[in-house]
Amino acid sequence: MDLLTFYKALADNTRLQCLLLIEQEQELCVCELMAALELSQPKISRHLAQLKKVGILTDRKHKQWVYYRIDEHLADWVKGIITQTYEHNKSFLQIATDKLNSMGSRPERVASCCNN
Amino acid sequence: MDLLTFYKALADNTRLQCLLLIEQEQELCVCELMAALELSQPKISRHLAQLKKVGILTDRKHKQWVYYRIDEHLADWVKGIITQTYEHNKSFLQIATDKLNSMGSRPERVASCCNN
DNA sequence: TTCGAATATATGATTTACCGTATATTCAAA
DNA sequence: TTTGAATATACGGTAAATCATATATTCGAA
Repeated sequence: MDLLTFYKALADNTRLQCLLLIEQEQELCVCELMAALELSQPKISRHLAQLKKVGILTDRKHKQWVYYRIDEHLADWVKGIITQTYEHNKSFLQIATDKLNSMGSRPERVASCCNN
Repeated sequence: MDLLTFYKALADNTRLQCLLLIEQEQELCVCELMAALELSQPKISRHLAQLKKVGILTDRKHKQWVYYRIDEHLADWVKGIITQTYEHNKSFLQIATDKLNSMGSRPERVASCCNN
Protein backbone atom coordinates (compact mmCIF):
# COMPACT_ATOMS: atom_id res chain seq x y z
CA MET A 1 0.00 0.00 0.00
CA ASP A 2 1.62 3.18 -1.20
CA LEU A 3 1.42 5.87 1.45
CA LEU A 4 0.39 8.71 -0.83
CA THR A 5 -2.16 6.55 -2.61
CA PHE A 6 -3.67 5.59 0.72
CA TYR A 7 -4.06 9.14 1.97
CA LYS A 8 -5.37 10.38 -1.36
CA ALA A 9 -8.04 7.72 -1.12
CA LEU A 10 -9.15 9.18 2.22
CA ALA A 11 -9.08 12.77 1.02
CA ASP A 12 -12.61 12.90 -0.29
CA ASN A 13 -15.77 13.31 1.71
CA THR A 14 -17.73 10.60 -0.08
CA ARG A 15 -14.94 8.03 0.17
CA LEU A 16 -14.26 8.88 3.80
CA GLN A 17 -17.89 8.43 4.74
CA CYS A 18 -18.26 5.20 2.76
CA LEU A 19 -15.13 3.78 4.34
CA LEU A 20 -16.01 4.66 7.92
CA LEU A 21 -19.59 3.53 7.48
CA ILE A 22 -18.31 0.18 6.22
CA GLU A 23 -15.86 0.04 9.13
CA GLN A 24 -18.84 0.53 11.44
CA GLU A 25 -21.22 -1.92 9.73
CA GLN A 26 -18.67 -4.49 8.59
CA GLU A 27 -20.28 -4.78 5.19
CA LEU A 28 -22.59 -2.64 3.08
CA CYS A 29 -23.97 -2.79 -0.43
CA VAL A 30 -24.14 0.09 -2.87
CA CYS A 31 -27.83 0.74 -2.35
CA GLU A 32 -27.41 0.97 1.42
CA LEU A 33 -24.65 3.52 1.02
CA MET A 34 -26.75 5.47 -1.46
CA ALA A 35 -29.58 5.64 1.05
CA ALA A 36 -27.38 6.43 4.05
CA LEU A 37 -25.44 9.21 2.32
CA GLU A 38 -28.21 10.37 -0.03
CA LEU A 39 -25.91 10.31 -3.01
CA SER A 40 -26.40 9.14 -6.57
CA GLN A 41 -25.66 5.57 -7.59
CA PRO A 42 -22.84 6.40 -10.03
CA LYS A 43 -21.19 8.60 -7.44
CA ILE A 44 -21.18 5.92 -4.75
CA SER A 45 -20.18 3.27 -7.25
CA ARG A 46 -17.31 5.28 -8.64
CA HIS A 47 -15.82 6.01 -5.22
CA LEU A 48 -16.18 2.42 -4.06
CA ALA A 49 -14.41 1.30 -7.23
CA GLN A 50 -11.57 3.65 -6.36
CA LEU A 51 -11.28 2.33 -2.80
CA LYS A 52 -11.29 -1.19 -4.17
CA LYS A 53 -8.71 -0.39 -6.82
CA VAL A 54 -6.17 0.83 -4.29
CA GLY A 55 -6.75 -2.22 -2.12
CA ILE A 56 -8.69 -0.76 0.79
CA LEU A 57 -11.99 -2.50 0.06
CA THR A 58 -13.02 -5.82 -1.41
CA ASP A 59 -16.39 -6.74 -2.80
CA ARG A 60 -18.48 -9.88 -3.07
CA LYS A 61 -21.56 -10.33 -5.19
CA HIS A 62 -24.64 -12.05 -3.86
CA LYS A 63 -27.87 -12.12 -5.86
CA GLN A 64 -28.24 -8.73 -7.48
CA TRP A 65 -26.22 -6.91 -4.82
CA VAL A 66 -22.56 -6.13 -4.41
CA TYR A 67 -21.32 -5.97 -0.83
CA TYR A 68 -18.20 -4.04 0.09
CA ARG A 69 -16.02 -4.58 3.13
CA ILE A 70 -12.56 -3.60 4.30
CA ASP A 71 -9.88 -5.81 2.79
CA GLU A 72 -8.73 -8.14 5.54
CA HIS A 73 -5.29 -8.35 3.93
CA LEU A 74 -4.55 -4.71 4.69
CA ALA A 75 -1.44 -4.14 6.80
CA ASP A 76 -2.28 -3.95 10.48
CA TRP A 77 -1.10 -0.38 10.81
CA VAL A 78 -3.43 0.64 7.98
CA LYS A 79 -6.35 -1.16 9.59
CA GLY A 80 -5.36 0.55 12.82
CA ILE A 81 -5.53 3.99 11.27
CA ILE A 82 -8.97 3.30 9.85
CA THR A 83 -10.18 1.98 13.20
CA GLN A 84 -8.72 4.89 15.16
CA THR A 85 -10.24 7.36 12.75
CA TYR A 86 -13.63 5.73 13.13
CA GLU A 87 -13.45 5.42 16.91
CA HIS A 88 -12.68 9.10 17.39
CA ASN A 89 -15.10 10.47 14.82
CA LYS A 90 -18.37 8.63 15.24
CA SER A 91 -20.30 11.88 15.07
CA PHE A 92 -19.01 12.26 11.52
CA LEU A 93 -21.37 9.39 10.63
CA GLN A 94 -24.30 10.33 12.83
CA ILE A 95 -26.71 11.43 10.12
CA ALA A 96 -25.75 8.60 7.79
CA THR A 97 -26.10 6.04 10.56
CA ASP A 98 -29.57 7.32 11.43
CA LYS A 99 -30.65 7.12 7.81
CA LEU A 100 -29.25 3.65 7.48
CA ASN A 101 -31.10 2.45 10.54
CA SER A 102 -34.36 3.95 9.32
CA MET A 103 -34.08 2.20 5.96
CA GLY A 104 -37.14 0.10 5.46
CA SER A 105 -35.95 -3.07 3.84
CA ARG A 106 -32.26 -3.73 3.75
CA PRO A 107 -30.97 -6.66 1.75
CA GLU A 108 -30.58 -9.68 3.99
CA ARG A 109 -27.03 -10.34 4.96
CA VAL A 110 -25.78 -13.83 4.10
CA ALA A 111 -22.61 -15.34 5.49
CA SER A 112 -19.75 -14.90 3.06
CA CYS A 113 -17.93 -18.04 4.14
CA CYS A 114 -17.97 -19.67 0.75
CA ASN A 115 -16.66 -16.56 -0.98
CA ASN A 116 -19.86 -15.94 -2.93
CA MET B 1 -9.47 19.06 13.58
CA ASP B 2 -11.89 18.35 10.77
CA LEU B 3 -11.44 14.84 9.46
CA LEU B 4 -11.56 15.66 5.76
CA THR B 5 -9.27 18.65 6.23
CA PHE B 6 -6.75 16.45 8.00
CA TYR B 7 -6.66 13.78 5.33
CA LYS B 8 -6.56 16.32 2.51
CA ALA B 9 -3.51 17.81 4.18
CA LEU B 10 -1.78 14.43 3.98
CA ALA B 11 -2.81 13.78 0.39
CA ASP B 12 0.17 15.44 -1.23
CA ASN B 13 3.64 14.03 -1.62
CA THR B 14 5.47 17.16 -0.56
CA ARG B 15 3.35 17.68 2.54
CA LEU B 16 3.54 14.02 3.51
CA GLN B 17 7.32 14.00 3.27
CA CYS B 18 7.67 17.27 5.15
CA LEU B 19 5.38 16.06 7.90
CA LEU B 20 7.05 12.69 8.38
CA LEU B 21 10.51 14.19 8.19
CA ILE B 22 9.54 16.63 10.91
CA GLU B 23 8.04 13.77 12.92
CA GLN B 24 11.39 12.05 12.62
CA GLU B 25 13.61 15.04 13.37
CA GLN B 26 11.33 16.80 15.85
CA GLU B 27 11.99 20.15 14.24
CA LEU B 28 13.23 21.37 10.87
CA CYS B 29 13.61 24.71 9.15
CA VAL B 30 12.62 25.53 5.60
CA CYS B 31 16.14 25.37 4.21
CA GLU B 32 16.73 21.92 5.70
CA LEU B 33 13.53 20.61 4.09
CA MET B 34 14.52 22.22 0.78
CA ALA B 35 17.86 20.39 0.89
CA ALA B 36 16.44 17.07 2.07
CA LEU B 37 13.66 16.95 -0.52
CA GLU B 38 15.42 18.91 -3.27
CA LEU B 39 12.46 21.15 -3.82
CA SER B 40 12.15 24.88 -4.42
CA GLN B 41 11.81 27.30 -1.55
CA PRO B 42 8.33 28.58 -2.49
CA LYS B 43 7.07 25.03 -2.84
CA ILE B 44 8.25 23.96 0.59
CA SER B 45 7.09 27.20 2.13
CA ARG B 46 3.64 26.98 0.60
CA HIS B 47 3.05 23.44 1.82
CA LEU B 48 4.34 24.18 5.30
CA ALA B 49 2.00 27.17 5.46
CA GLN B 50 -0.86 24.85 4.58
CA LEU B 51 0.05 22.33 7.27
CA LYS B 52 0.30 25.17 9.75
CA LYS B 53 -3.01 26.68 8.69
CA VAL B 54 -4.94 23.48 9.38
CA GLY B 55 -3.26 23.10 12.77
CA ILE B 56 -0.88 20.22 12.16
CA LEU B 57 2.35 22.21 12.45
CA THR B 58 3.50 25.20 14.43
CA ASP B 59 6.48 27.40 13.73
CA ARG B 60 8.93 29.43 15.74
CA LYS B 61 11.36 31.99 14.41
CA HIS B 62 14.94 32.13 15.57
CA LYS B 63 17.47 34.43 13.93
CA GLN B 64 16.79 34.33 10.21
CA TRP B 65 15.29 30.84 10.29
CA VAL B 66 11.80 29.52 10.80
CA TYR B 67 11.55 26.14 12.49
CA TYR B 68 8.51 23.92 12.07
CA ARG B 69 7.34 21.17 14.40
CA ILE B 70 4.22 19.13 14.99
CA ASP B 71 1.65 21.02 17.03
CA GLU B 72 1.70 19.53 20.50
CA HIS B 73 -1.96 20.46 20.97
CA LEU B 74 -3.08 17.97 18.33
CA ALA B 75 -5.54 15.36 19.56
CA ASP B 76 -3.79 12.21 20.69
CA TRP B 77 -5.42 10.04 18.05
CA VAL B 78 -4.15 12.43 15.35
CA LYS B 79 -0.64 12.36 16.79
CA GLY B 80 -1.00 8.59 16.90
CA ILE B 81 -1.84 8.36 13.24
CA ILE B 82 1.14 10.49 12.30
CA THR B 83 3.43 8.39 14.50
CA GLN B 84 2.09 5.08 13.19
CA THR B 85 2.46 6.28 9.63
CA TYR B 86 6.05 7.27 10.26
CA GLU B 87 6.97 4.10 12.14
CA HIS B 88 5.74 1.83 9.37
CA ASN B 89 7.08 3.83 6.45
CA LYS B 90 10.60 4.86 7.31
CA SER B 91 11.82 3.81 3.90
CA PHE B 92 9.55 6.49 2.45
CA LEU B 93 12.03 9.00 3.90
CA GLN B 94 15.24 7.13 3.19
CA ILE B 95 16.58 9.36 0.44
CA ALA B 96 15.53 12.55 2.19
CA THR B 97 17.09 11.39 5.46
CA ASP B 98 20.37 10.61 3.75
CA LYS B 99 20.45 14.03 2.10
CA LEU B 100 19.61 15.70 5.38
CA ASN B 101 22.43 13.91 7.16
CA SER B 102 24.92 14.80 4.45
CA MET B 103 24.05 18.49 4.67
CA GLY B 104 27.19 20.41 5.45
CA SER B 105 26.16 23.13 7.82
CA ARG B 106 22.74 22.88 9.36
CA PRO B 107 21.47 25.78 11.45
CA GLU B 108 22.25 25.15 15.09
CA ARG B 109 19.27 24.04 17.07
CA VAL B 110 18.46 26.22 20.08
CA ALA B 111 16.11 25.16 22.84
CA SER B 112 12.69 26.64 22.30
CA CYS B 113 11.82 26.85 25.97
CA CYS B 114 11.24 30.57 25.97
CA ASN B 115 9.00 30.43 22.92
CA ASN B 116 11.43 32.31 20.69
C1' DT C 1 21.45 52.30 6.70
C1' DT C 2 22.38 49.13 3.10
C1' DC C 3 22.96 44.30 1.64
C1' DG C 4 22.14 39.55 1.44
C1' DA C 5 20.15 35.32 3.28
C1' DA C 6 15.93 33.02 4.66
C1' DT C 7 11.23 32.89 4.21
C1' DA C 8 6.47 34.18 2.61
C1' DT C 9 2.99 35.35 -0.65
C1' DA C 10 0.69 36.81 -5.07
C1' DT C 11 -0.47 35.58 -9.79
C1' DG C 12 -1.60 33.31 -13.82
C1' DA C 13 -1.05 28.75 -16.09
C1' DT C 14 -1.66 23.89 -15.89
C1' DT C 15 -2.80 19.65 -14.20
C1' DT C 16 -5.75 16.69 -11.43
C1' DA C 17 -9.98 15.36 -9.33
C1' DC C 18 -14.76 15.30 -9.23
C1' DC C 19 -19.38 15.48 -11.06
C1' DG C 20 -23.75 14.65 -13.81
C1' DT C 21 -25.66 12.33 -17.53
C1' DA C 22 -26.02 8.67 -20.45
C1' DT C 23 -25.19 3.99 -21.36
C1' DA C 24 -23.58 -0.78 -20.46
C1' DT C 25 -23.71 -5.01 -17.73
C1' DT C 26 -25.42 -8.60 -14.82
C1' DC C 27 -28.74 -11.40 -12.89
C1' DA C 28 -33.16 -12.93 -11.11
C1' DA C 29 -37.95 -13.28 -11.80
C1' DA C 30 -41.77 -13.57 -14.75
C1' DT D 1 -36.19 -14.82 -23.37
C1' DT D 2 -37.87 -10.50 -21.89
C1' DT D 3 -38.11 -7.18 -18.18
C1' DG D 4 -36.54 -4.62 -14.32
C1' DA D 5 -33.49 -3.84 -10.38
C1' DA D 6 -28.75 -3.18 -8.91
C1' DT D 7 -24.39 -1.88 -10.21
C1' DA D 8 -20.49 -0.31 -13.26
C1' DT D 9 -18.31 2.57 -16.56
C1' DA D 10 -17.56 6.13 -20.36
C1' DC D 11 -17.55 10.88 -21.53
C1' DG D 12 -17.27 15.58 -21.52
C1' DG D 13 -17.62 19.71 -18.43
C1' DT D 14 -16.35 22.13 -14.20
C1' DA D 15 -13.98 23.00 -10.03
C1' DA D 16 -10.04 22.43 -7.12
C1' DA D 17 -5.19 21.82 -6.28
C1' DT D 18 -0.64 22.42 -7.63
C1' DC D 19 3.14 24.68 -9.88
C1' DA D 20 6.75 28.08 -11.50
C1' DT D 21 7.93 32.63 -11.55
C1' DA D 22 8.18 37.00 -9.74
C1' DT D 23 7.98 39.88 -5.86
C1' DA D 24 7.57 41.12 -0.89
C1' DT D 25 9.13 40.76 3.88
C1' DT D 26 12.16 40.14 7.74
C1' DC D 27 16.31 40.33 10.06
C1' DG D 28 21.17 40.10 11.00
C1' DA D 29 25.67 41.61 9.52
C1' DA D 30 28.63 44.81 7.39
